[in-house]
Amino acid sequence: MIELTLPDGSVREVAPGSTPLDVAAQIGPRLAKAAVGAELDGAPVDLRHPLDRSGAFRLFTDRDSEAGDFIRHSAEHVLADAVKRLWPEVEIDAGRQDHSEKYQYDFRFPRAFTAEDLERIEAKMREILKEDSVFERVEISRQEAAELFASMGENLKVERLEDIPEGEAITLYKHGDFVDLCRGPHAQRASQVGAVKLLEASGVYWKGDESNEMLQRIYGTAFGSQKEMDEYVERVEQANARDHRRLGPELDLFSFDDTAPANPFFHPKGAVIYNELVDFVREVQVADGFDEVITPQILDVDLWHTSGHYDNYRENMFFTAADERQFAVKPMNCPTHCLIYSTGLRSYRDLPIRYADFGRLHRYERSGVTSGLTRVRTFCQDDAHVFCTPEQVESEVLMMVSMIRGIYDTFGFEGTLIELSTRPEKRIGADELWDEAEAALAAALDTAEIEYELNAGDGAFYGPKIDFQIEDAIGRSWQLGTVQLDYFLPERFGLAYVGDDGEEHQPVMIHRAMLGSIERFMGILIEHTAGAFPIWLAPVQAVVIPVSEKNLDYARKVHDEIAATGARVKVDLRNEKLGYKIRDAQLQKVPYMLVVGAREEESGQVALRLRNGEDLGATPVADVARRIAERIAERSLEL
RNA sequence: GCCCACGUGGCUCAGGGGUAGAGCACUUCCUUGGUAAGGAAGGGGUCACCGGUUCAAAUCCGGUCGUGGGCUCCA
Repeated sequence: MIELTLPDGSVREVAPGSTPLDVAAQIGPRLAKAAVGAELDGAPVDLRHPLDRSGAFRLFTDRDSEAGDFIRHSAEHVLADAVKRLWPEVEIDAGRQDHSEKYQYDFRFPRAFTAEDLERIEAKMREILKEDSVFERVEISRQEAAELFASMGENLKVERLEDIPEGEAITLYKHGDFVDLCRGPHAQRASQVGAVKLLEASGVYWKGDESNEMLQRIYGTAFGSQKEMDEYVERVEQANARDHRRLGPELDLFSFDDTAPANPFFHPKGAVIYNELVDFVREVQVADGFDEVITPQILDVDLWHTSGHYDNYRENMFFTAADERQFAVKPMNCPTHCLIYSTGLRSYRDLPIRYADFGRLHRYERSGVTSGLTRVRTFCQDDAHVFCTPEQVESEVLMMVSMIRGIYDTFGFEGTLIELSTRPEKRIGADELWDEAEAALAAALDTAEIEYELNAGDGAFYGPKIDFQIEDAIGRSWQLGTVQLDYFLPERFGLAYVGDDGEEHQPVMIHRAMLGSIERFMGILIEHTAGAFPIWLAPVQAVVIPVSEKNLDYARKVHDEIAATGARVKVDLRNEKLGYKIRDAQLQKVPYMLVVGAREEESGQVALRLRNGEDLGATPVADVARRIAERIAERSLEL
């Protein structure tokens, strides 16, 4: 017998080979009917998958959000079924759902799917759901599967089958007449897919390889109920309302022009934020012993041969020529920092040397991949390179990790995920060096008792790295900072220091970025805050709003008093009513609104209204000035 | 770069072979108003660009550029 521990702690014994559906039926017929899926020790299990071991067991019904993955996986098959019914000659490739409330399915189809096609397919899917077929699980031999799909003319499936490692069980899932090669898990019945919606279609490369033929992919989403679908639509709309590409121009932060694709123009207000971010990073890293350097933009191509960028990164670089010399616009700062390092004889006593650089970088990005501020062709990294001895790596890394976490805290990002990426297959350098480097990074994290996930094989070709991911206000994660060990560039540039033994040694280089790029970070921050920046970043921190023209002089006086603290304050002198100006300030997300009318003028006060709608009433001007100055100085998230 | 869609005044968008429309924004005037849009008048667009079809193109066709959603890649 195998023992299943249910969520309430009770243990249920069942015969090996029983399915979750059997277990549900044992508990009760209603549960058996409502069950959508199950999990064993946290791993999803199909209701019709025979159980072969004991463990923590849980059944999901349509009330559990975990049922969504089962439902979407089944919707994916229904999508493929619908397409096959409409176009029997189409070949199906495979579907996938990525736990993001979306699923997809790829087809070998002679043309692109149109919006009308999607409507037809969606309607057909609804018909299929009404048939309420069960999702049947069938184990089959590799040979039988190959023959089956070959006989059906599903050539892509036959190829997919060949990719499944020997020894792995081959399973099919059937509903009605539709059969697919699939490892599951699925919902119990079609009717459990309560709501489906197709989102978009696009061409994709077969198996993701650009040299392969292009297939047609359809994306959709599905939920157990229409209510969940409505909530999903609502969530998408809210996310769109935060889109920095919409908010940026609305708040007059930045724009783009066709003459410089993917190169942002920062308007005065955007430049304020940009510079505040740079100043913040500068302040933090100066305190930790980083020295800022300023290095050239355009350097001889020879340099990029030395660094290896010409061979490994040329596709992403801009080139130019002058005086019959070939130059490249820098895509990274590291080579210039190596050049500065090599201008003098370094002693172990000089190390670590920490160069920080806010230099402008240019990278050629293929036209289809750029996007708003998050993927641009010119940007500024909050970049730094540390040159140190191997013994110093751990403490340097530790310091960087702590700096980076402190910085994210300031913005109120929660759920920072740290990943340690280790040696990739394609790499340079001796394995002993990798052992040492990976151990140093892991040791640093362990010493500080920092939790991290291991991302084996995902390191840079020159060294392992620690990546930082944050989660924004609506749950999306973004990769920001990175700490990378590099034994490669020091060698290429012949960098050395004189050790205490009088011999020359090679320093280790550590690449570091905290915000990542200022541009991308600003984009993320706009979406995280929906444009309502913390006061220290707000382009206009306070606006003085006179009730009528009679109060203009007093408004100017208030302005001057607040401005004397260094705060960015404006007066709204326009010939409009109070409500109009309040609304305008709200839409511009100005943190503080200082309303001045006859009453305030008499008492030397302002009526203080906050961006969050809070009305703090009449307050002495000096108090307001002090409050604003304090919040700014603290980089407070509070208004 | 590849697949698809889109590109009309500063913004959001309507229109669609016969000589450009709305709302918001902007300007001026009236109004001096107490916490999310007071009123009136006015200015503003060679409909992304280039070429083709046509008596006639913003509208149809082709190309280019740009943007968006995917693929691939990535800070």
